[in-house]
Amino acid sequence: MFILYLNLMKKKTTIYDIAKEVGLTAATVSRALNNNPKISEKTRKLVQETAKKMNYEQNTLARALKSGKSYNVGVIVPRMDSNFFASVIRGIEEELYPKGYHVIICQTHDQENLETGNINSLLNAQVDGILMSISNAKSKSNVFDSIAQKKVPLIFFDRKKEIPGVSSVTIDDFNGAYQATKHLIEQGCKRIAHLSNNRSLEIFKNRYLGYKQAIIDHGLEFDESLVIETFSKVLEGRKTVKKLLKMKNPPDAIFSSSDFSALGAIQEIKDHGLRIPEDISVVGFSNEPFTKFMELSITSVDQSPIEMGRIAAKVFLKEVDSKTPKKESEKIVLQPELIIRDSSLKVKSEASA
Amino acid sequence: MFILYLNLMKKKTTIYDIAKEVGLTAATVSRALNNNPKISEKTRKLVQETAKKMNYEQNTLARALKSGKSYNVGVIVPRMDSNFFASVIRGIEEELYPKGYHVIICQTHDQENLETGNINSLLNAQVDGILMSISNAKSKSNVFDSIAQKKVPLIFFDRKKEIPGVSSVTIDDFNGAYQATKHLIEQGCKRIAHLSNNRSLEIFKNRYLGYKQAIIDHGLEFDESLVIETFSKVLEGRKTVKKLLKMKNPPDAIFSSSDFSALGAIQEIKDHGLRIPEDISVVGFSNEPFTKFMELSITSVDQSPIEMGRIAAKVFLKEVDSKTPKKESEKIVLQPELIIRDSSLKVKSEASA
DNA sequence: AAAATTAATGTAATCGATTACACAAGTATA
DNA sequence: TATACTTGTGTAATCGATTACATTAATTTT
Repeated sequence: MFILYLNLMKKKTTIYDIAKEVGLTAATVSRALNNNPKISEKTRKLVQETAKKMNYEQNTLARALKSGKSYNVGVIVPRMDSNFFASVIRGIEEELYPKGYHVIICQTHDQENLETGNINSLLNAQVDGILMSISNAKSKSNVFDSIAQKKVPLIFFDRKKEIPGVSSVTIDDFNGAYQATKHLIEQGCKRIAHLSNNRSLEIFKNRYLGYKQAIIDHGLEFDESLVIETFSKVLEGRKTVKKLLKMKNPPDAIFSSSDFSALGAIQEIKDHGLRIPEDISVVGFSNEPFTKFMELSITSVDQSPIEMGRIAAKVFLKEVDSKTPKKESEKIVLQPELIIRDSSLKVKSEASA
Repeated sequence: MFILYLNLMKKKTTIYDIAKEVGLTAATVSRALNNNPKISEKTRKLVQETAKKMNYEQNTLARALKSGKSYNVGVIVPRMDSNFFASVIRGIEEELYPKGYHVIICQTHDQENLETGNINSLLNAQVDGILMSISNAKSKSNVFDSIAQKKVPLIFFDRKKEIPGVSSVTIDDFNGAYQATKHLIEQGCKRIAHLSNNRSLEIFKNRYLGYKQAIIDHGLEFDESLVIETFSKVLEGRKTVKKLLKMKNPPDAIFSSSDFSALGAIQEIKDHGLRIPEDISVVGFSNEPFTKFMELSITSVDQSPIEMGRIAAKVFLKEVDSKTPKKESEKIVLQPELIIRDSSLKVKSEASA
């Protein structure tokens, strides 16, 4: 009986409990806790100290219901076990946690139905904003309409889609690819293949275009048959390179739009008894940690993911706090950095001379 | 003016709007939507169809406030850019999404203050449960007391701490380590070193104990100087192995409690011009994808992380739905599987004969 | 046909915090 | 001293959904 009583007593303290304790009303307590300037210093102190004594904690659900804000933000990524996305998320967290937001992470595994489902359930969970990297640019856009309708800020990072009024934070994929390809050309490569990917996504289209432009700008012949669309998976990279090596006139370099397929490429090349980088040079994209730790380290393009996440979060904060519904969308483009490693370095850099 | 009006009209439809539309009360609408048996078939249909027509969506915050459930579950991991934790989370999601729960993921980066902070903010966000892998077993347990006080189900996975009444899902680390060590012995290794880790965590203590027992059971000399505590990082593995190789009587095998330090070990061994597995065999732990994809693939212990996540989620569901406050805690232990690869396979298996 | 059930819906309180508006007491101004 | 501000609190509605407890109408039982 006594235990039961104690049990019931464990209910969370509310502002009403505090009000009763200090002999004021809940309204005053609420104002005191929120540092409303209309409250006298004496009352504020009394209330805040009593609140602490009584282990008061604000019921965020009630606040959310009243204010219409949940302080939850949805983040949607294709997958989170790649260092790139994990790092973007870390950047977002670093920026948002100090402001009292929580982050709900969803993975689409590149499936459109999961993407749509995630968006809907995030909206339903009353998130205050959605930061996402889309999986498929061809997906029906009515989900995006419903985000807009609810006036939930939407920010794209890395993989975006052109939607009027929606901000984005991306890297200059064209330039990253251009640099990578130029580097291969400078190493003496003449027939550079490109492992592309779903080009309905801007990132892959731009990597393709940057690659192509570098080839053309340096007077090499652009051969469309050296461009193959594949997936960002080790085994897919292997399969694709197997095909390339069967050509009568095989490539002497591979620029992959993904580190994972670059790794597969390297495995396949070695299996064919060819040397890297002497016979075939390889460059990947994303600077995943393994590229550095391989026995044969892989040249790759760094995308500064943590910074990308932080900036995306900052854009969200700006949009969510702005009272003006007529927001201008921001398009922020970061510059990538080519990290040169074993898999492509044939010529000693002039710097070492 | 008209646009402003349309804008205001965009407010979400509530059960009151539906009630007005069909000429009933909100209570009836609520019941009809929840398939309460007291509602007539005709009304139920009418209400549900009207709801659909009006694009009604339940306000989860209101439901949460009333019911005391947020349908959010917190998941705390040291980091999520390891395949192991990412996969556990995927398993949790697979089990929880269909039940209408959302998952809030927090990372501790192995810092105690972040761990405590995450727990507090999850509790404050009214999560219905916390699934976690602890970072530091020595951390003050008052945070755990506050979880218990709030009657929020807590389930440990992988890295647990002994707390009365708290369930856990782990793997048999002792056995995993025993199998790995036994395998090395069967390959002819005599001086097996162990890259250990913070042994205040049960997982690392048990891997150490399994290793030790296998050594003893097979009549080898147990040499404490071959056990070195390090961190689950590539560079830490390198550093540690550098020390081991300087010994007057260096090891002929390394059993690492982590794939990452195993990778560092391999790099360091190769840098010393030694052959793997001929001179030194290496076995890791966790079966991270890279262990399979390395040029020299790495033998490792698989922990079936997706299953671990699914089971942890199921335990949570059972606890959260149980009305009985006197819950028995469950301790579920999964069996690991040794995956033998290049880094330790000197002797051709008899099966191939 | 009166009494007792059953079925379907309505009334109103509730979850906890916020806030527009009202009001009283104190201070400043004319 | 009467009038006009301040300052600090209280009152009560609100956010949207749920649910114990009426209440009414329809059906069954005796």
